[in-house]
Amino acid sequence: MLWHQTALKGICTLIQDYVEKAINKILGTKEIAFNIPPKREFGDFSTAVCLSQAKVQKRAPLQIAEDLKTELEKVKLPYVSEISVTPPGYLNFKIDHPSYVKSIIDRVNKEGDKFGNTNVGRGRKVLIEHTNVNPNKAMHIGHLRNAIIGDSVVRMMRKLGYHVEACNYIDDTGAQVADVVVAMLYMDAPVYDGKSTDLSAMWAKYDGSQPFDYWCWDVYSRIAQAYDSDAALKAKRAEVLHAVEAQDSAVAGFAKEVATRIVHAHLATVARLNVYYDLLNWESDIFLRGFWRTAFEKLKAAGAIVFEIEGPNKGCWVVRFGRGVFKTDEGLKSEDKVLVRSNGTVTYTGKDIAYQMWKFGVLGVDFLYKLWEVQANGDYLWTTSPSGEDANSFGNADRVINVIDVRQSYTQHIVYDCLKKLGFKKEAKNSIHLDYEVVVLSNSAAAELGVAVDAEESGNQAMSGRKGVGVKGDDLLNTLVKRLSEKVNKEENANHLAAAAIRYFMSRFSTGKIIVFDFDEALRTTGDTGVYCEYAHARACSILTKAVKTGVSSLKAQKTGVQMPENITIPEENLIKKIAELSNVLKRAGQELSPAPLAHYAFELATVFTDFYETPDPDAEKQVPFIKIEDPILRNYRLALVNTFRQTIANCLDSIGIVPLERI
RNA sequence: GCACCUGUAGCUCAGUGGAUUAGAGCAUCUGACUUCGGAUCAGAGGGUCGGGGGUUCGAGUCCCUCCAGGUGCGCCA
Repeated sequence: MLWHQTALKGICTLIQDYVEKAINKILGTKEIAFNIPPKREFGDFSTAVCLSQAKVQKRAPLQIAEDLKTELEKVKLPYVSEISVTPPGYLNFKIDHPSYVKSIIDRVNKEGDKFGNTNVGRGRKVLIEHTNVNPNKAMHIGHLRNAIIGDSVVRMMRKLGYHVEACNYIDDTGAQVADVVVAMLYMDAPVYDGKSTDLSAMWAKYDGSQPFDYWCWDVYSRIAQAYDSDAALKAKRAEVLHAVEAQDSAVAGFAKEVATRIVHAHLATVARLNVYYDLLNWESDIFLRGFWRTAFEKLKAAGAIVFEIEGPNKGCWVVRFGRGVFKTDEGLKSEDKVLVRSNGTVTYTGKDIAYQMWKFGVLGVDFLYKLWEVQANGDYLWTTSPSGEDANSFGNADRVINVIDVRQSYTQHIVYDCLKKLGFKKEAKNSIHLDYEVVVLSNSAAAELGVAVDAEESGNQAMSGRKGVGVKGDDLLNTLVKRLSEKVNKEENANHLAAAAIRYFMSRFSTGKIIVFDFDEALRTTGDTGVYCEYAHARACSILTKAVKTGVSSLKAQKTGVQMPENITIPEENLIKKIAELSNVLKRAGQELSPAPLAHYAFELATVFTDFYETPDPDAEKQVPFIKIEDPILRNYRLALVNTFRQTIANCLDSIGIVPLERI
């Protein structure tokens, strides 16, 4: 998962870069870790490099530290005002605060919405595929987690300088879509005659009283249950699946139309969360363009797959994997992976190998493309299409990140391993499965949805499309919008705020943690939430606006020619140090491929700002509001800090897809 | 059986080998608005970092082992 080799550094990046270089020169060490001393008197940051050097040099760490201090004092280190040594051998640095603070303010103002960005990814293309929801029902909150993680990674990688292509894979020829088609054609009267090309009577079953994806949600769970008691209906399933794969009948056209309508619904749902894509990749186009045939020939030529003439996989093309064939109590079992079934059809994994090759541009076959729509953010969304045209701009990635839940780890591993077997070692290495844990329902959430909960069982319930158990994404958004709309100045802001709350909620958790969804926790608007972060941003905007309106400041004064006061207070210092962290947090989030560090940072930044706002002068008996400060230098400096904070948290929120609101 | 993930306060979670005293939020309790936005802030109580070994100057963090929970290991997708 970790694939930047950038060194992690501590708080005061700018300065530490210089200090690190200076120490490297003196000691000849490679990487130096900085940290924050427990006591403010020790300094602003420190390093324990002398402790680890003690062994190498076979000298007392305290002595090394003293010598290093003497050497460093000969070098002019920018912003460093004092170096000290504390037992057992820490080297502490104090910063010249006024000049440091000014440099950060100037830098944020100069870089604006680019502040925090780096170009570590320059010249490299990353294809990130996420969402990938079966187009046969409404999205639930588990799907939302995928889209939110995926879109956040897209955003942060762009800020790290990568050329990013965001793809959403549409499995329109799979069993799930087929199930809904079977239901619409055969479950309720009128029943399809199996031949007619006019299917309008089937479409008429959907009465439009609720959104189409909601309607399909119920239809899908009904057919899943109906299969158990109706063998005739279940027989239709194989028939429809076959027709859909063949792509040449009225039924196939019907399925494509169902999938298309659902895709529109899904895109509308995620757009509410500020999630957008560059390309929709349709599974039907993978079949139509013959991706598998091409990959199959390459696999055979490379000797990566074998045709079994005996054993449990007799008649199949398989890739040798794991322990191969082995004996168990139940007889012969195989860990080899079947790519072509004995009936000649290709498995999902087989098709996925071909698709993964396309992503790297090593398949030798391409899709046809056309414009799908212009998205709400103004960006073009393209789609693969049988009626499209050639394009050279898609795929051909240096790295591929597939956002898929952790349960698919085994299959993903096989796909990447097959790439290696084909000789695509570099591509295999650059294939990343961004695996995340699932979202389950707490017992109380399940009970609220009317699911029968066994109190004796474990404290949560898995969501299930087949059973119709789950919280729909749009329902969660709607509930939140309703709760928030009483206190916002316009309806649009309630939507943004709800999206912020949900994106923050989903981003707080490490990707490896199961989210046990609980309504109270997800709908909370106080404390550690996206609403708190939005509130801090809106408050900062409000202060700046008011300062301009009351004539005590101008937009220009808040940004340029800021003069420093003689002393920097502790809340001011804490704020500026936190602001300076953004680019490191972005790098770390990029390394971990997770929005979690950025979400936590946004909250910390908002907290530090609130502290600065509440108590800018800790020693004073009474706090004076910034806009009422008499001293023009101090007033303008404080307002400049507010503006610097506003820009920084806006950039941070943007990196996890939260729209910063100027007013709530 | 094999592989992977998780285990930190009553609950939900942070924690990048680094410092006396392991941090937030929620919940509970006590306080604070005539001011720039109270969706806020100040304070209190609450911990065998699952157990045990090891490496290290230093371990919640790395290694081993055990325990508990979860997920994979289809000619499903």
